[in-house]
Amino acid sequence: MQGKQQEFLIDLLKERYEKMAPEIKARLDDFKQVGQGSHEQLFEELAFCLCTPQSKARAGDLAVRRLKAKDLLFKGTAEQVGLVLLKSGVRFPREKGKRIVEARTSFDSSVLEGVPEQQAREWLLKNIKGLGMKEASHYLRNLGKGSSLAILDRHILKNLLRYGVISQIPQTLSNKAYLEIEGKLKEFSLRIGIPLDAVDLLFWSAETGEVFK
DNA sequence: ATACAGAGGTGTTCC
DNA sequence: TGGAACACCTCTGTA
Repeated sequence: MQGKQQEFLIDLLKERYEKMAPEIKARLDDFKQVGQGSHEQLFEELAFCLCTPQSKARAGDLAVRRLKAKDLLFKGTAEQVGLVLLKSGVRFPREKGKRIVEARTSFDSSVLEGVPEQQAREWLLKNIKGLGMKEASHYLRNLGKGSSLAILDRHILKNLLRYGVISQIPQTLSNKAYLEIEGKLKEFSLRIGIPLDAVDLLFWSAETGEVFK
């Protein structure tokens, strides 16, 4: 997977972006709308992101909708929340139930207003148990604040390998390695003329056939 | 049928 | 100090 073949792949990617740009832009606009929401709405999105590690995004989404419907998102005990996660197909439901309940007190949505994205990510890392680099970036992107952040999950890493952005997928992704690869992805994004947050959706849609979150 | 990889990983504990 | 190993803990798709 070198040279000309990679150039060819990149051309295909650009083509696909041309076609999907309206859909992708609409989705990114949706994210920005979410980011303008109330503290409760921002917390709801946070709960989704606390659900997703090692789980399907659909399961996390389902779980949060059920929590809201049962009025447990802000009132349920860790056990009650965990049970809903379990029944929704979220992995590590008990642990994540605890994290969601804990985040009710640790999460301060006002902190995220008007600060640089990197700084917002640092705050989340430090203050929200359950968010690492990947999920903190994911969360901010879902609030429309991820234009300079990479969401380095296994699918994106696989794609970065395919397009020659990285030469191998690291076994474990330390924060240092994360920042390094994020830098390479930014260069790539600049080089091919597709915004970082759009690249993520583009890769993700190629994997799953849809633009979700 | 039974096994096994994959699911948008993260925190803690050791050394 | 940074890293590797392990705990968390369940369902689904595939062969």
